[in-house]
This record gives sequence, C-alpha cells and structure tokens, in this order.
Amino acid sequence: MTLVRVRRNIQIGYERMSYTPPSQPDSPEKLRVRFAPSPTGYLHVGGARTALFNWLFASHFGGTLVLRIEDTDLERSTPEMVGGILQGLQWLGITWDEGPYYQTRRVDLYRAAAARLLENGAAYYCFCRREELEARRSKAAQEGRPTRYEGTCRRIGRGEALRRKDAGEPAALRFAVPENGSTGFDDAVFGNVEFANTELEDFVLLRSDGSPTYHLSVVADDIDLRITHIIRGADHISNTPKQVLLYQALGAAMPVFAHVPLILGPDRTRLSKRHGATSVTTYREEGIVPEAFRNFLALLGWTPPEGIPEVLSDEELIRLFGLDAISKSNAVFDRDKLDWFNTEYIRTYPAEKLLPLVEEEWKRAGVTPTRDRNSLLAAIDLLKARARNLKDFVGSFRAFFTEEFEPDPAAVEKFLKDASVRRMLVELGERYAVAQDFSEQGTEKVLRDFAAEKSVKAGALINGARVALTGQGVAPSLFAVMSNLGKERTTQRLKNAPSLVVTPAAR
RNA sequence: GGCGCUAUCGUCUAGGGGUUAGGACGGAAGAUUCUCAAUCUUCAAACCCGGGUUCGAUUCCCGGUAGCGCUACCA
Repeated sequence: MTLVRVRRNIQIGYERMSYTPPSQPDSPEKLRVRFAPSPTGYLHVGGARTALFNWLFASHFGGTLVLRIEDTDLERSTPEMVGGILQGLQWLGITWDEGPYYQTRRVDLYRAAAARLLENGAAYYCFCRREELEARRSKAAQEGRPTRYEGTCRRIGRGEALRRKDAGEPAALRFAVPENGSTGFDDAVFGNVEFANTELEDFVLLRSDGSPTYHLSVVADDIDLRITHIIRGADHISNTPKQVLLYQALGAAMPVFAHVPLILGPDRTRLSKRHGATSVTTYREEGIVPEAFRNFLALLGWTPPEGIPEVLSDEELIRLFGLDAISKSNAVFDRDKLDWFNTEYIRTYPAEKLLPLVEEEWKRAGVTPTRDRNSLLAAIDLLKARARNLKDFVGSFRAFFTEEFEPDPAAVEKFLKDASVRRMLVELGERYAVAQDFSEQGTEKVLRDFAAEKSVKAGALINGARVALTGQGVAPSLFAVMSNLGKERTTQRLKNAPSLVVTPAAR
C-alpha cells in the first residue's frame, strides 16, 4: 500500500517537473521570482502564503527567490518594521537567495526609468494640484461620472511643460495611457484578463516631490532584477494592466503573471485583524509548529494531485507544487484544519525535535523542569500522541515536568470524590514504595493484585491514581505514566492523594 | 457607481455533457480501552438562481444574484 503510494508520488512529481514555464523554455535555471512585502512590522498570513508559493515555485524549478522590501511609502515605512517580516519568514523556513533589496535605496533606478518614459513620450508632466484633483474627483463621484483623471495636463505642449517645470512649478509625472484599445495579460492562474484602456487612468509615476510611486518602482525593479514570474495576491489583478503598459513602454520582456486568490476570514471578508491573528508570529506564540503552519498555508489555494495525502514535508511540497493547481477562488482560513495539521506534526516528531520547541514554551510559561534530559525526552514521547498544541506541554502535561502543578478540580471531583478510593491510593502508594519492578508490566501487576485483594474494580483505582499522579482526568495509559514518572514521584503523589481534596492545591 | 475576478458539502477542494458528484478538516454514531487522544467501522453534509445549446446539463454559452478585489501624488 505504502509502496504503491510512494511510486505514484514520484510519477506525478515527474510529470509536474517536466512542466516548463512559458517564458523560459530552455533555461529553467534562469527562473527568478520575488516576494515584495511592504514593511508593516509583521508578516501577514496572506503575505506568508504568497512568500511560500514563490519559495515553492522557485525551489521546484531550481530558480532564484528575491526578497524586496517595498518601502516607498515614506510615511508608513520605517527600517525597524522590516524585522518582523524577516523573522516571520525565518520561522516559516522560507529562505531567499537575493536581497533584501530596499526600494528606498533604488530610487535612482526609478528616476532613470521615469526619464526614459518622459523622453519616449510615454509620460508627461502634470501640474494639477492635489486639492484640485480631489475636488474634481469628489464632484465627479457625486454626479455619478467616472472619477479617473481626465488627462488635463496631457494636452499641455511639451515645450511649455518643460518650461513650467524648469521654472520650478511642482509637477508630477503621469503615464500616458493609450486612448483606445485594451490591455491584457495571460495570467497563469486566471487565464486571459483584458481591460479597456479607457478604464485605466493616467496614473502617477513620480510624485511632485520626485518620489516614485508603486507602479513605477515595481516594474522598474522587476525588470532590473530580471524577474520572470510574478506570483502575488489577486488584489493586484486590476493593477496589472498598468504595469503591462509600463513594461511595453520600457521595452522590456513581459514576465509571467500568476495571481493567487486571497485568504478570507470565516465571514468571507478579507482576513483582517478583527478575525483574530493575522500575523504569523501570533501563531508561533499560540503553539503552532512552523511546519504545520507552512503545510496548512500551502493547501490554502493550492491542491496536491488527487490521492496524495495532505500532510506533506517541504520536499514533497516542493516536488508537487505547480501554478496549474492553484485555485481561482478565495479561501477561508480554517483554524480547525490548522490545528489538525499541528497535531499531525507534533505526534510524529521525534522527541529530540520536539524538546527545543517545548523548552521555548516552558521558558515562556516560567516552568523549570525538574527532570533530566532523558526522562524529559521519554515523557515527551509518551505525551506527544495526545498533544494538539505546544501549549499542552505547559498546560495539561505540566505534572510530567515539574512538581509545581495544579490539579484539575473537575478531575478531582470526578475520580477522587470517594474517600475510600483516596485511602486505598495511599495504601497503594506504600506498595509501590517497596516495588522492585517499575516497568509498565510491573506497575500494572501491583495495582491489579491490590485491586483483587481489596475486591474493588481496578478501573476506579486507575482513574483515581491518574488524577493523583498527573492532576488530570486525561493522560496516557496509567502504567506508562508511572513507569515514566518513576518510583519516587509515583509513591509520593499517591500518598498525597487525600490532600488534593482537602486543599485544592499548593502553588 | 464603474471595471475586473470568482461561484461544488459548514470549511479546503477533486471532478466533469450521462458519476452512487470523490477526498481532507470539522460534525454524528459505534468498536476498543484505565481516562482522553489515536486507531478502525459507519453516517449526515454540496454542484447559487434563471434562460439557452443538447436526447441529456452541476459541467458549455448568456443573463441575474452574491462575494471579493481595484477604482490615490498608498503599496
């Protein structure tokens, strides 16, 4: 069964591997993609998914992933805000090959491109004042007319424009969009998308202070960095024709555009802060394992071939990933499924891999383990099958690592209510104190013999002992717990059983 | 408002002119057991609406509706 599945994977992987990106028929090694976030201080879930898709795509074809920080909005960007994004990528295990480039440091490039466009006749100076434009726009909106710029300054003669500019009149540089025809592109995900040129306004390239705007800098950068495939959020679809026009006006080769659908909150609106966590670092803090998050993100909008299980290592993800299997419709962020991925990963991790992650949780929660490394590893191995989240290791599993734990009152109430059970547990503790064999079998024999001797159901003692030993009504098999905890703790905690009821807990 | 994109179980999706419309998460029931998780077995759950085209549309076409996106001297 397993063999068959593996072989099938390989076949499918090979098929996908043989797909050659349209723009680079003979040299897939020249494939270059980029992730270009704005520095908002943290890595957004949607951005993380875009970054992941770029990374998977580049890795699949052995291409290059470029990281570029789009910080041309001086008002909103500070250098410190880049840190959060880099950390988020690092946590997710997404590595880049080039960069980060900072757009604010590449302004000369954009100005040069702008100069070329001005020379070309593809761009013109606009002397309209901001307030003036805003007034016109709001009036047009009120009257139900289109609000786009009508090209007032486009009609100013070149000579006059240059003269006014030289005279020091503030001017923005606008792109002259062709007055008729249409502009389209063949999207790798959405297929052919066309826009009438009359729908595109003469957008600003350079602000009147000389700073470049988004469209100019992205295109100039993507050309300069020789980006072959632009994989980004579908919110950019409407921007793309403007950029296509820019590529044409600059005489550059057109990249392949691949727009990926957006990630929505449970209410089907765009994922935002009011849906809870939008920053990947939050998931880290919530006890999600990075691989689980990555796997989950990969499956949001992309589907592996039929018959392939959804839990996929990064190697498998890379092998299987392709633009052709990206969905066109937006996807809702499903926290339940993320949690499922998380448990899938945690339970299959070797304890050695889990320990450092768990140690981070202990540190955060102020837990100082009172056991040596080997028994900690053994405890983690015992517990991981029941873990859903790293937080469990400081929550319900706490008694396995430290003496400072608080019994769950509900569990005490349920299993230690009976005073005779408590008395028997104390007595049982004495038996364990002199027990030789502390293996699972050994500890089980002691309890079952004791139960038979007292003619009580073993189950009642088992459940009671579980609470006494772990403070929880839910834990792994009791005898595995005893064997893991060892003689000392087992006897001690059993003898302590009555105190759990009288005094809820000592902290 | 204009333009663009999208539309299969609650969610992520597969599929495609004739299918018992498949899988995964979640949900329900049962088995197992010292609890819980896991595991196993079952079950419920979907083709947005209306017109075409066709012998036959969930699938193709058109329209509607809804959702989302863009509509800045933001990115």
